[in-house]
Amino acid sequence: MKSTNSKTNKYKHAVIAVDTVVFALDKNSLQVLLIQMKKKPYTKFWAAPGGLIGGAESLEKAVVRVLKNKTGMAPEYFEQLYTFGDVNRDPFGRVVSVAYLVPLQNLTIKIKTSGQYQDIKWFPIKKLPALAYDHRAIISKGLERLRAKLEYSNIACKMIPKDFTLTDLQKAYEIILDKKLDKRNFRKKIMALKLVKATKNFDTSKPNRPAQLFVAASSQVNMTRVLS
Amino acid sequence: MKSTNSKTNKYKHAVIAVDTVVFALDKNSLQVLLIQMKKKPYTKFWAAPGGLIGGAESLEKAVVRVLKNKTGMAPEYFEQLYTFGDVNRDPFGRVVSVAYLVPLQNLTIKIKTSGQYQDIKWFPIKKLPALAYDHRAIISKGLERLRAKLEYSNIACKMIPKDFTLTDLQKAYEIILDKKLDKRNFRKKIMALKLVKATKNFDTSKPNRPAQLFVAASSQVNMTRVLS
DNA sequence: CCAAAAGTGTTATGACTACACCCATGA
DNA sequence: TCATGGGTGTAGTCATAACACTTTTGG
Repeated sequence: MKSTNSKTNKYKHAVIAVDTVVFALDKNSLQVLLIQMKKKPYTKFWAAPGGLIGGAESLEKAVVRVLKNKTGMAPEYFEQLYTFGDVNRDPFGRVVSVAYLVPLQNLTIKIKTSGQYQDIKWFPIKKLPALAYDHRAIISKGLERLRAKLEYSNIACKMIPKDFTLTDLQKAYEIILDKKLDKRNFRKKIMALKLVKATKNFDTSKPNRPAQLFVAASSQVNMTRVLS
Repeated sequence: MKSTNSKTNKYKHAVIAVDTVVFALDKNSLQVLLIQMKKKPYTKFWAAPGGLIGGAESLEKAVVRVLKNKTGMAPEYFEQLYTFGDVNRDPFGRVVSVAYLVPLQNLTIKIKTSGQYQDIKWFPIKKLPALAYDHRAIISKGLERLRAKLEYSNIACKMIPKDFTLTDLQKAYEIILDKKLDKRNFRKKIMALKLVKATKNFDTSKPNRPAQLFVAASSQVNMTRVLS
């Protein structure tokens, strides 16, 4: 979302917005948070949550504010993705948008429908609706980044409960990467990278052998990659 | 460099700039292009070349324009690095700056000293002068990206002559990474990644066995990395 | 004792490291 | 023929991929 007020003059000053690619995991799919627009020419089109930055507001603060407004929640982690600055990306005026990747831990956020929007909803990444602006490219960039960071960071831990079984973690990887992984190799790799650490607790909620619970090794989404 | 005109009001509208981290290779060192500022409080401080974007100008166009103005040359390749948006990063006003990484092929560019600046000069990355704004962080991010991309792209080919010997290429890697590499392993890796292709020509300019000349396998700085 | 998911080890293959000598040329 | 840099192969180590059975629990 950009240029929320239509007073923005085309080509006078470029204004700055943030857009958020908010991901969360469903049982079987990766979901993206989208809002439905009211204004022409994007009536009924969907867009990533976003908004113009305030004059005394950092980009990060703007991301927090936008997410608070739209979802009522403060994300634990987010990172900058890319900046989109094509001249005609927004028909309402010249808007440069800094996109952020926001992995969320659950889908049960309280969603606020403001006057500006028709609706706000989760969509499976594989079945996106018609998207406004260049938001398909933005979401695509978000997915690419998220997938890449699975390989060498604990970013997936931001999308599942704080303590989790290795099977939970593997499922998260499988859903995001959209492919099956080998259980033994997955565990070896996760352990070798030291992305998680074991707790003394077990998940006894299921009628089978209890699984050991793990937590992220660091609260940071750390780069385990070594540039040798 | 941001907010070149001092009429920018603090906290009224954020304005958008691009800054360029321009790298080139000297015989033995990696060099960064910097301009010396005149305005307080950064008198005599140095900064990465940059400028505000025009209202009808894309970010990429702005990069090209800035480089043309400052160096007289159009870079063959550049890529977006990161966007810096802290509220107080620029004492002249609220400026959000999109930083770009620009690898250049040689140091012999024609340099224009405009009225706004004291001087424009190459500095070895290891001996940077006092830098204005948050430009130390920007340059540091540029170096990090450049080094990372050596591992899986042909970005180094943008910093040496179009055809080059494998020894030339290895030297570029060694200077940028600031470490010695093994000749045989280097060649094996470059060949395995198919970053370059052989020509039929040899460098006969030296009084020893002629070295075969290579060119970049692609004019794109392609990601050879496979996300398996 | 059965169903269900947890947990675990080995082998083969490909990548990376370390390392030393012969080759082709011009002077 | 000498000085200079060009060019090449092998052995050891480590990461990755493929693959199946035993364990623990609740019902």
